[in-house]
Amino acid sequence: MTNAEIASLFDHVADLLEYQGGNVFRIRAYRNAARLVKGTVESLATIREAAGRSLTDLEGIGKDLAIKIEALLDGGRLPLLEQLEQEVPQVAFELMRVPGLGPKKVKILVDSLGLTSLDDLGDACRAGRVRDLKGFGEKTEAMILANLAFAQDPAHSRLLWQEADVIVQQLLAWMRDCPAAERVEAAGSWRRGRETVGDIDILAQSKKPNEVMDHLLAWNAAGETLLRGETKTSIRGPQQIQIDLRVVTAASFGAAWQYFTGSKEHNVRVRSRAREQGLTINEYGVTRIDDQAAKPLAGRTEEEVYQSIGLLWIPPELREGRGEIERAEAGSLPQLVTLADIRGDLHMHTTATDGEATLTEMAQAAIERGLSYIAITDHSKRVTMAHGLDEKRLRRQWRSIDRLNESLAAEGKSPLVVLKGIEVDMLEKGGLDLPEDVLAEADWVVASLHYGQKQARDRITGRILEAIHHPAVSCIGHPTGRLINRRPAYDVDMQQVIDAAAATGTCLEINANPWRLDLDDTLAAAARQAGVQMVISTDAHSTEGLDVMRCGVLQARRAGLEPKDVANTRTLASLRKLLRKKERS
DNA sequence: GCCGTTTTCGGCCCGACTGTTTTCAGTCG
Repeated sequence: MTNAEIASLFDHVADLLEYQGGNVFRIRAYRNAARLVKGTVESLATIREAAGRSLTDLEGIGKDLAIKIEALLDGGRLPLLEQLEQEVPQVAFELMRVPGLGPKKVKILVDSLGLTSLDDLGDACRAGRVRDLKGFGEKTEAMILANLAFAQDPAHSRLLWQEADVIVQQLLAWMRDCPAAERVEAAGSWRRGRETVGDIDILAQSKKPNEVMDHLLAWNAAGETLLRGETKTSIRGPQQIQIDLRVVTAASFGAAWQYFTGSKEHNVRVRSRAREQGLTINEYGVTRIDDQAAKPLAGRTEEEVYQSIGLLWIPPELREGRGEIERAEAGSLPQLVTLADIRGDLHMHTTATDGEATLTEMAQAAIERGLSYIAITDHSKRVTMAHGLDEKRLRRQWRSIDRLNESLAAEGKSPLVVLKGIEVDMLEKGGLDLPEDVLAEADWVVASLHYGQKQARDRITGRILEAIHHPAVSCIGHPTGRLINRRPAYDVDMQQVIDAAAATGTCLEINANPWRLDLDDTLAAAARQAGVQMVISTDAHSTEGLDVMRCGVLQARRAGLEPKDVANTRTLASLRKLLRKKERS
């Protein structure tokens, strides 16, 4: 049983316990364990069997959960889960997807009305049978009816970070125009750079909260108002995404930004730590537990808030409750890679295969973006849909690149060098799509897997390992193949891939395409730990495609990567040195 | 269910908003 499967079972246990109104801390323990296990690349079976190690070494796994994990690894069964599934009807989970309905209300609905589907719930509301239940009323009944359609519409899944970013930028521009707003910033998962964003959180500093909240309602993209209070307003925005606005004063801005940025798990840990030190933190500031009437000790800036509990300021991308607090305490937070550190882009396509721009246009676009080098990596012939390159066409493209480099150098004004590359396919039956002597002539070879994605774990893993050991392969492209919200990863043993990449000096890609972001943050963090050099690449199919580099950088930052972990922060000379080392290995 | 440089028992982050309530529970983030 894989880590992902175990995590999913623990999450399900938490769901079921939640419905039953179980102990909230027990539920949290299962959720924590699920998160932890999902974020662990090394398989739990390996950890369990390794000499001198134990599952309880993992923070959040105690004696009881260790025993449950062992039972799952041995027999694949979890008696607690089977028992809970007997006790909780399936419909309860559908009902809990309705905004405003939590476990308590759902339990009352199911127990007293005998519902079996979301449609049943709609019927009951329309028949006026819901308003008389204890704790319900006419307004709740109307709310359920209004939200029912929302729960049944699959269209509002989380937006990709880049889609959300478009909305965030428009919203910030609008809100910053409000005369009553002294400062406006975005928070939440957008600020943490998550792959997907479920709602947009905006924080404003003002002495006139009502004027700021009215300004939000006047936005031309504002939809329905979901909630309106003294300091907080929620609306629906473009694409049905929920937008939460909170207004605070300057004295609280840092504390509120910290709180509103999350993650929830990070905040729980920050506030627990404060409590151990006799302090309490809320969105208004830091106060002593024994004297909460006194003026807050901190709150104007985030730095102040972290400092008040003995921590360095933590970059938002790291605020996921994955050890960042311990690192902030020890002063060992990474100096995260930034977009400005990136010198080159080593994966892109042209009109020779499925790109929209020519070689020259891509080079020009790279110059405009301040890059020092790029690699042209069109598809190889196996990718027939993209009219992939055979040996002859590839060599012809390389001659064009030679001429382009000559003219770029002759112009004298551009520091850009174009590398002769290829994205060569790892064939279904093993081996690469071009002969070794051709690949040996390339400056940069990305090996990618596009076909046979459904193959068994050992075959896929074997194909990738073979490519990693090939002397000409510089980098593995989009190593897991997942597409966010669309397609799962191949079944591949990533620990083996990472170990082999580290041993051979082969790079692993963080593909910056917003649908891919592959490696993801946990895999990239594991690769970093193993000493693998990563490459952040756009996989651009157009000139504008080069601009997704920032998405890849965000993912790298979430993984805790520093410039030294990312090969394309190097100068070209240094990158070439790295490649020669691989060939010798 | 986890955890411990005050603790092996008794804690476990904290507050806004809403609706159904005469003082608070549920939901959400």
